[in-house]
Amino acid sequence: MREDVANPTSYQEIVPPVDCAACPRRPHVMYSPICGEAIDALRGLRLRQRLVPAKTLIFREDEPVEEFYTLFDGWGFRYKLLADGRRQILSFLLPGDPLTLGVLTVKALSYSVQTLTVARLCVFDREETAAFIQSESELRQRYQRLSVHEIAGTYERLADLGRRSAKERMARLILDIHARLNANGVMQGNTFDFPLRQEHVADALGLTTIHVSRTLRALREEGLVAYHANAMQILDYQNLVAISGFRDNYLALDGTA
Amino acid sequence: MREDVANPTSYQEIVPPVDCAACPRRPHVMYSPICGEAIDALRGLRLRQRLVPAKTLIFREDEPVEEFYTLFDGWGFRYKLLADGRRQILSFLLPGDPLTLGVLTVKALSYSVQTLTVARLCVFDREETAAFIQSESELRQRYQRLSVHEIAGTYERLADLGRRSAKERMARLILDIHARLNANGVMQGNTFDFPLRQEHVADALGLTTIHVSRTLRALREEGLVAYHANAMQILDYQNLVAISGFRDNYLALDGTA
DNA sequence: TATGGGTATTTTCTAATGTTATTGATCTGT
DNA sequence: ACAGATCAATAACATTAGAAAATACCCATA
Repeated sequence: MREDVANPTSYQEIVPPVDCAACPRRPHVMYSPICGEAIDALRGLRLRQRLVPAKTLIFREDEPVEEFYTLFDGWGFRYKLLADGRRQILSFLLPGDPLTLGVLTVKALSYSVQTLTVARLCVFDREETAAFIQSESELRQRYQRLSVHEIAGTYERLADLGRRSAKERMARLILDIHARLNANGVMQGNTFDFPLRQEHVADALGLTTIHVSRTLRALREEGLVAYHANAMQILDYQNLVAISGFRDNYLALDGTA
Repeated sequence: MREDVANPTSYQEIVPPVDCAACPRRPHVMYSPICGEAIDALRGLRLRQRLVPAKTLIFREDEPVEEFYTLFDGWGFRYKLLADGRRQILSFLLPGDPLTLGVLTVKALSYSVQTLTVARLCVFDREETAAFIQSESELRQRYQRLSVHEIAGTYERLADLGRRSAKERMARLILDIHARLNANGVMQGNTFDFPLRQEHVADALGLTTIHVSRTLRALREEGLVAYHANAMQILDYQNLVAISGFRDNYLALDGTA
């Protein structure tokens, strides 16, 4: 039986918080529906920032949340626990991602979120933010697009788990994170920070840690990737894409979905 | 390599369409965000109804759709095809379900939809409907709730594929459909119409038809369900729930999500 | 009632993935 | 530098699920 989390919720307020007007995440499409536009109006919202340790529960499935979060810095993940402790990781959260979109519409979510690394969160009052977003058609549009985007990404993952081999899944996860880090402007080159333990990869891809180990070794032996000390390197991008059928169109926020 | 669909898109206009004010789906939560409220304003929208044969493609992944559909009657499903023909069914669509929520925000969706049985669709103009929904805060709220609901259901499915056994998945699919038919008011008793071929079940649960057959036999031999001539019967609800860990809370549209 | 197409079932065999256990490497804090 | 913890790699074995092929079963329709 798995422990739910290593650390209880705990954090430290960052004073003063980064000013949204100067926010380095602003230019990137994936960032919160708020922080991108209407910066002046945004000042009216009570923004805070928190420094949260690694492996910390941010909120638990079905528990009402009174705050809306975006991830300023660090990694996290969404997950569900089954009654007997099995865990399914639903998505990994990267710098710039909104953690809790749904909370702008309903009070509690169907999943839990915890940090993977030390993280800085932007924290907004839930009701206030929801009202603010509803008040402007452009922000609403943005919010709704992000929801559609979340659905599209989840469907992609569903096809992974249902119909793709362990090797395909593994390759696609690496390419997905690579592409998202690029999109969020947190990366350069083909080597990037990869703080996931094999247990996280396993719980995200529907495999066991042992099989993740085997699969990763296969990718390494074929010269597709290298991995050492939390650093993932894509050695042969072309072939990695070829064996996994990866396409990054589902990552685009505009157009198709 | 799988054929994309058996039948090309084809349909027959239903004249006159059922009047929304008298719509038997109206009382049920899952029905379209439109048809439940503001019936008078709704009259302004160009509603049509179509009779569509079984196994017919309604629209294809990434293709712009100019209409918004709800399923008045019959069954359908959302799916994705991989490059080599593997198919992942994302969800089954039951009477009362909106087929294409996302289309109210973006022009094309990341999945295809086809009918499973003969079906009657309610058809609305996409732009007109989107504008109508944006125009009233209550309808917007409803639309956003339905999006959150779709996400929650998909996450549930993700946990199924990633972390539950074939038997659990099978049992949960049966219970899920049972519960949704109940919620949509299309059912009575513990026997219900089940028009899925084993191939559909396999493509939804991430299994092969052979394994679906084996799994279903196991459920039958344990006296949990009976299945004959497209009719599924739940014989031992308690135990079916027990072995599958099914909870129907994710189906509620209000509260938690 | 006979026929044919689409489904479902069964069997046998094989490949993919899970389980258990052990070892070695790496990291962390003192 | 050491102790304890976490993590990764590997091996041997068990189980689950996929593949292929043959047969049986339906059901619709002529």
